[in-house]
Amino acid sequence: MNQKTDSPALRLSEFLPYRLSVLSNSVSRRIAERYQSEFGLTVWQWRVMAVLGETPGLTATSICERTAMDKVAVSRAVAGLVSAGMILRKATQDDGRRSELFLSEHGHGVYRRIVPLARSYEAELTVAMSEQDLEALRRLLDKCAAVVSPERALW
Amino acid sequence: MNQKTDSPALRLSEFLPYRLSVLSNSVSRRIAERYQSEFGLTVWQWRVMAVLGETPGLTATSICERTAMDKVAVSRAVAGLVSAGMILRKATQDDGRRSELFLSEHGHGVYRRIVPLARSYEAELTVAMSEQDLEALRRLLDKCAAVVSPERALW
DNA sequence: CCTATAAAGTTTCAAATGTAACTTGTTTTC
DNA sequence: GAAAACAAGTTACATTTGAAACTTTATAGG
Repeated sequence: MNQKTDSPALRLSEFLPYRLSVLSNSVSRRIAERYQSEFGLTVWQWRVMAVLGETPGLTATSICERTAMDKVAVSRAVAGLVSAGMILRKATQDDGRRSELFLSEHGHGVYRRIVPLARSYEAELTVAMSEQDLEALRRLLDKCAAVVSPERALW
Repeated sequence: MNQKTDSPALRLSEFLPYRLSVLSNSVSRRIAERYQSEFGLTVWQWRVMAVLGETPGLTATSICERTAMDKVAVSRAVAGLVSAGMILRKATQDDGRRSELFLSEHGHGVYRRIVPLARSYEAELTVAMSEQDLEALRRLLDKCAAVVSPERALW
């Protein structure tokens, strides 16, 4: 009873966490190179700009929540963007610790140039998929995400 | 003609590369903690062990190819595993630069304990999916991977 | 053969990242 | 209405990572 029989060897190349990691890293690296060379932005800086483009006036903390970045990463990205003149800080009325963040004129211009680039990269990535496939992929990733970070289930 | 009309704001939370990155990072982090605390292994060390469990006798370079790790990362992981007594180097006959790598007795014991853990983690991650869903997810990830790293298309 | 070139693997050094501690300001509680 | 606890954001430090240089061995060209 209860004799240990070896499980068959694990096929790493079939293992989902491994596949996700390899794919995500290649994708991120490619995008990072592009943003860096064309706009001088890191991926984290771009994420901050992306959420500010969607929702102007967020504070650093709300950027953390929206982007799944930690507060140190946000702080650094924001500092870089401010000194590059891409975003502006506006002290909040009621709370001296926070400030609301906005894309500057220049930042907004860059944002408008990146958005189509990002979309076209996504399109390229999914070029072999039908519209249904893409929907299915989003749904399946959601299911995984719900397990790993249930607090973000609202997405 | 050719008037620039702004594209609608990008919804970061729908953007595939972003979703992949966030998901993959949470998954990797969770797994890393587990491997570290229970076995004292980094994710890269585990990857090396995983491929050696599948295919004993690989050289460092062939491990690079199989795991999508770069040679510095492999070198470091192997060094750590050797000094932890998990793997053994065996100089090749014909080429003094390479050595063939094998799980040691001890390493193999650890491997046998990790494999079921890894499988159960994958099962947990996909708990909300049917068998068809899981197949579909693998297929869709393959399609993305084919764009990003066509050289691995054989997977 | 002997030189030039290339490949396997390691080491070194700079940059990126994460953790913890810190600073400043706000809320709570007694 | 002070003291304690807490929250926002930054700084400092240790660790991780990646790129390039290096060492050793093998192969190719003449």
